[in-house]
Amino acid sequence: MATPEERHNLRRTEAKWQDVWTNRNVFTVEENSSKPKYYVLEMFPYPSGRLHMGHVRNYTLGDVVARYKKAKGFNILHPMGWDAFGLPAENAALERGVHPGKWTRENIKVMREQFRPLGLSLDWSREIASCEPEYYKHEQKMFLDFLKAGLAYRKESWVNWDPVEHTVLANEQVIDGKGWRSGADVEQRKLSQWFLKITAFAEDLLKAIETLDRWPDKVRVMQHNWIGRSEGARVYWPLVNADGRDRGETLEVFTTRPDTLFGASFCAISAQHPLAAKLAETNPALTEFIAECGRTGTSTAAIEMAEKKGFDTGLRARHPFDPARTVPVFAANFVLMEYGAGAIFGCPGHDERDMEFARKYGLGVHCVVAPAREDAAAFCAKLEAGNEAFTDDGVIVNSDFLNGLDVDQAIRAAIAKLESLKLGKGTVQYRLRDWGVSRQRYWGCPIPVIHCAKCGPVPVPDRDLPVTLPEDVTFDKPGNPLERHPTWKHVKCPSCAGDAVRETDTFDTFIESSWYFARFCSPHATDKPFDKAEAMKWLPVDQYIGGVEHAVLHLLYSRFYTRAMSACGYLDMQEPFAGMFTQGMVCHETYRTADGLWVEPGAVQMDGDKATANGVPVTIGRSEKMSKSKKNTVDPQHIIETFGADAARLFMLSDSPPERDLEWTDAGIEGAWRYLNRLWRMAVQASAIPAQDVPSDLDPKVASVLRQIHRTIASVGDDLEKFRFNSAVARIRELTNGVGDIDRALTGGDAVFRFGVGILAQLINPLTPHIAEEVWELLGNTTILAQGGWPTHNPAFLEDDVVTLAVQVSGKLRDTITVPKAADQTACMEIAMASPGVQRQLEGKTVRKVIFVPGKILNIVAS
RNA sequence: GGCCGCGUGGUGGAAUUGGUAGACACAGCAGACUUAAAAUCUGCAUCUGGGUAACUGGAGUGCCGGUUCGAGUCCGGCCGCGGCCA
Repeated sequence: MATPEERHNLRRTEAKWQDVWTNRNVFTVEENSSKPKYYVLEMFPYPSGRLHMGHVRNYTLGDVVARYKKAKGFNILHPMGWDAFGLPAENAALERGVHPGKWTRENIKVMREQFRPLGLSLDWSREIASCEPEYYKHEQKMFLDFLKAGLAYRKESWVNWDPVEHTVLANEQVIDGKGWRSGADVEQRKLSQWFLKITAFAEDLLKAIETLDRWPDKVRVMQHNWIGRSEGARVYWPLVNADGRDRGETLEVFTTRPDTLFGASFCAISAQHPLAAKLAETNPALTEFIAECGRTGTSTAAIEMAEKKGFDTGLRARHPFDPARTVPVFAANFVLMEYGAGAIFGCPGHDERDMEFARKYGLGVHCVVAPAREDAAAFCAKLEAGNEAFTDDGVIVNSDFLNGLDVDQAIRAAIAKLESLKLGKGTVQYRLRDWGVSRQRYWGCPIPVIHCAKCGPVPVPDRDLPVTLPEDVTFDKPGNPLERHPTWKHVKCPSCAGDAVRETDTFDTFIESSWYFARFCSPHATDKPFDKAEAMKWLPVDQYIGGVEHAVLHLLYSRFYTRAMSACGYLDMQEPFAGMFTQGMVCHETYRTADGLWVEPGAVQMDGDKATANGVPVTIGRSEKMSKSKKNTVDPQHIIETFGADAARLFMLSDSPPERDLEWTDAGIEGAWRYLNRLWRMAVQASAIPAQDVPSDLDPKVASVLRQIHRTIASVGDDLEKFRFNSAVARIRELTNGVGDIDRALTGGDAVFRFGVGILAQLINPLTPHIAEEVWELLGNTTILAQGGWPTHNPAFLEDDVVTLAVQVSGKLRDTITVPKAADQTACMEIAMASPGVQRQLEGKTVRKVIFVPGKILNIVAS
């Protein structure tokens, strides 16, 4: 088999154009340009060491946008950088003894080289790496500003602690109560941590989602759910001791259903509630129960999965509307300390979880809401005897002053009464919690604070910034090397000059990615994170592109950070990303041996439908996201060396819509490569035709191709605007077929063929830029496509003067007829009635009705 | 359980507001060129009935029903898959 290299030297062509682009600086921002700006950004990569297909897809999608907008006359900002802090670097240090900084910087170097053959239109003069002090020093300064502005604070909170790795884990990293890597039972620990006050913007972050009309609905819904606004009430329940004496304190609970207060049969507090801790001091059984709860994760999912368990504290709570009535107070594993007040009241009749709990612990079920159309007494008898809670809307019953109201009215009435009794108040509650940013890790941005026994936490003075990471650290033991470094943390207090210690926690790496898009606007600023005027000029990012896995965290943090930076004067805006696009994953079939070992695609041999690897039979599994663990990865570098970047790009763009998962196939990339060769052969033919204007006198067949050219210019532009890249490719291939089929002996054939090939080069330029330049040059052009220029279509050519009309008889297609565009119903009927297919169907029938949609359809209804 | 999205040939997918379902490809089959292969070019391709054939009928976009002259598209009810929240 001929290798691709022997046929058409794509590699040499691609390298040639990459050099041209670089030498002419075509991708650097035009300063003082009168063109409108357009900021294209893809989520910056973590320097893991190798580019994978997911990267190639992500950056190709962004590149199409950038090149298309450039062609349309915009001044483009399309930068690249490295999200360079993070745990994998520390793991490498642990496993291989290499310093995280060295490992990271070497990876950046390798990956930067891997980027080059992709031919992306990136402005490398703006490259940043978030692990360098030139970057993170600004982050430290901003944090101190947030601190001053009250947007950052320190507090004790419960966290997931991995006792083997000696670090805090995020809820997502706790699986079935165990650390995701160590497998150790995760403990709930109370630690002092730094928080960013994202909840201060909860309402605004929620409301502004509506303005993000160029974001996927899916992402907007996810953010909406994550913020989780609910209206309800705080209710204060006076507490009574087991002996019946008032304790002189109240228990605050949060509820979204104050209308069901008369149905209360218990209160439940979180195992982490201060009251639980206090009672446990004299109650060993309760202490044990709290410890048991601490062994489950704090994530909502973990709690929902776990069995509902409670412990009767012996205390009772006095009903706010009926002081004669008291209910037991339980400590329970399903109540979240972080949500609401860390305590709830239970209404088993109208909440499924409360019902489950009540049945388990023998608590009463009181029906207080009944469906409007049913007999309340009968309904309630059934409800109170059964195990099913009634959670729909209805009419309030058995509830004193609330009786007869609907749920919404009753909620308002109950809140009014609570407020008049001073036993509660209406409130809005969010699911969103403040962002805990402390991590017990080395490879992150140091938190610029010094802890002094006398003065407390003291910000590092500006003159001492940045606080840089020490290089001489050891990874021979688990835990945070900063903490056990002999000298680094020991400093004098900036306030009293006494002995003090540095904060040894570093920032969550999501902080670096929360403002990098602004840094790209003036990446070399030394005395400030970025120039405000430049940032205001370029931001918001016009088109942001990345994986849907960041739909909540990164995108929400960035929206918050933009607001926080604005609050501190760095910016004057709210939303960082005007347009957002979430791309699908790159997938590939998986292969395993009978022993369950994964086999890489390269080792698999196909014989008919039987697959083997080194003689061992393997089963073909379903297509899954490319991952190292399943060995179903395809190395982009190898693909690009074999077929070239253009073929790889074209395949990725044509095979699936960009938001959907892409199935990588070898056959697909070969098909793309064959197409590029065909286009190139057509260009060689076209280049032999002398340059000329398209004459007005054309053979009708040639004229029809000319119309197709104009239609395609219009539709490809439209498709590219709307991220329908697969459709754009289909239109371009159709046009290639059309132009390729021109009979050049016909009048005007040569001229339209040559013209068509030139248009194809321009249209395909954003998708496969190297071959586009090559074709353009072959045609004798001295300009380069990367510098701009998009063909314009002539609307006069968009439509033919004849149209194909579908002829239906009683709604079924029987024939198609070609008629002049302006033909009226009578004329069309005349032609249609002459059609044998139509006549056959109308035989013995009477025409009852005729539906005529000009240019589209003629429907003859007959019976 | 709630909300949202999706379900189209052997495969990826088209069909923008209800108006010729399957564009454009991939894989496949047949043929041309070639000593041969590769490459390239041409043709065939949803299923199914009748016909040597040109052709001609029927069914068909997860399932059942509805609205309409006309439904992949709209409405109601199911089934399945995915996501988010519980």
